[in-house]
Amino acid sequence: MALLLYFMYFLLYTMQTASDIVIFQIINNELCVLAVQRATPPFEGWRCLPGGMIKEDETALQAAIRVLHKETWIRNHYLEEFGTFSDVKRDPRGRVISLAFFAILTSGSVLTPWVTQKSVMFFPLKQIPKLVFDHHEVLKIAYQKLREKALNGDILPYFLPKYFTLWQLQKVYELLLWTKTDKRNFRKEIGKKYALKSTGKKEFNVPHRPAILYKFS
Amino acid sequence: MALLLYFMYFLLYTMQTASDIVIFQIINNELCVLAVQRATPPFEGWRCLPGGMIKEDETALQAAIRVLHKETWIRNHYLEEFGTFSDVKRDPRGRVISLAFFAILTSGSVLTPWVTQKSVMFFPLKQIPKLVFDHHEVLKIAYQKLREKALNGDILPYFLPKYFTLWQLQKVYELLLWTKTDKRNFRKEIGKKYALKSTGKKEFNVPHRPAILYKFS
DNA sequence: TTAATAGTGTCTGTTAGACACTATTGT
DNA sequence: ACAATAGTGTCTAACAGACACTATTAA
Repeated sequence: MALLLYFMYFLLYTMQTASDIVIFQIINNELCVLAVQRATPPFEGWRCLPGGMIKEDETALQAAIRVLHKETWIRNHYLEEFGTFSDVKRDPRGRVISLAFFAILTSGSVLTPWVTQKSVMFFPLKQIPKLVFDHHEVLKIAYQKLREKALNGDILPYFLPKYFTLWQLQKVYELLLWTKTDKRNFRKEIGKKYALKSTGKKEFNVPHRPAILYKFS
Repeated sequence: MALLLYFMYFLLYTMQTASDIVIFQIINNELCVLAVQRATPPFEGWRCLPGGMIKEDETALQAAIRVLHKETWIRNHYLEEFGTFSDVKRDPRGRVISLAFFAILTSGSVLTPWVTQKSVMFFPLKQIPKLVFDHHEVLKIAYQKLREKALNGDILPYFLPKYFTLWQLQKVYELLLWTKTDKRNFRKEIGKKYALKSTGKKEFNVPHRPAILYKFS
């Protein structure tokens, strides 16, 4: 009996660690975030960020990759850990510490059929529904980190397809940082920070002078 | 019996989460790190960074504060999380994910009597003994973060007592970044970044013109 | 008075940021 | 030709970084 109680104690109080992911994508010139609808208790039917418990045989990063792949079918995203959340009461099931990642999807990525269905959907950052657990806090900090990274210019190309114009790159920068930038100055700056390679190719089917396509190396 | 096995399974495979701390202090103009000697298996007798499992009722930060206080008797250090370590085999006891913090101690802090004894000792960064687990990796990344922070100037005053001279501050900067800096330029820079307040007081018992003592606000 | 370190200003080359016109394509 | 966007250089004000002398204290 004592053993059973001890077992129950372990069952109830086992500490678990989860990877949660804030998945960003620019859709229709708006920064969006993926939120899923919970299918099981607790908070059944409510929305939260995608995530999952870390398994015995995987690192936090591997768990994040697994969750990301499950929700989107895409591999090889930009994926980076940005913080941990360890409040004692953040999960009603018991003690769950969360390692939080943010991911960036290329605009126009072809995703699983169930993304854009109600249960797995991108929401513009300004129209996020109520999220359960402490996921509003997680999202807030993810967004801060994203903007910091965008300032350096580090992550901009990850929002864009393999070939992109400098103008597209600038628009991503402006969207993330809520700012307007001079075209010539922007190009001087990124010329220092990146090794962008001109592919020689051009846009086509545009009703104006086509821009040169660049790629990131 | 099946229950017992299941219990054993839980015991063996329970995932635990620990807070490990890299405690920096400048001693005799050298950047030093605290390493403790393990008193229990595994790796009994070997050295590692101080750390401890996170308890049911505390956050990662609270666990870090607890460990830090246990080792040094000091509270209210600078303490910041800088990364997580989740390799599957990083701890032979089982699955332990570690949340890593770095702490900064004021030069000349009065510490527990057992610091400087063999079992709990500061080591110059260049003369660290072999550390078990993956603690060399943890230390390496902590040091990188420390240097990043020092570049901004954010953390310099935490290495110094409450009242300090600008020259001391500069020496901390140079020590952390392996660099020599012009005195006048350094003072111009920190004048922008910090609100340092002159206390009006001066050094005493120095065989030269005494410097003004500043404090950090 | 000497030894030792504190404290302070200027000059220059580089950089960030404002700013406007010509080039190339589709229709 | 016209509509629409691509692409490109200069000027200026601010800043970072090199540099050397006078001031103040203890002995």
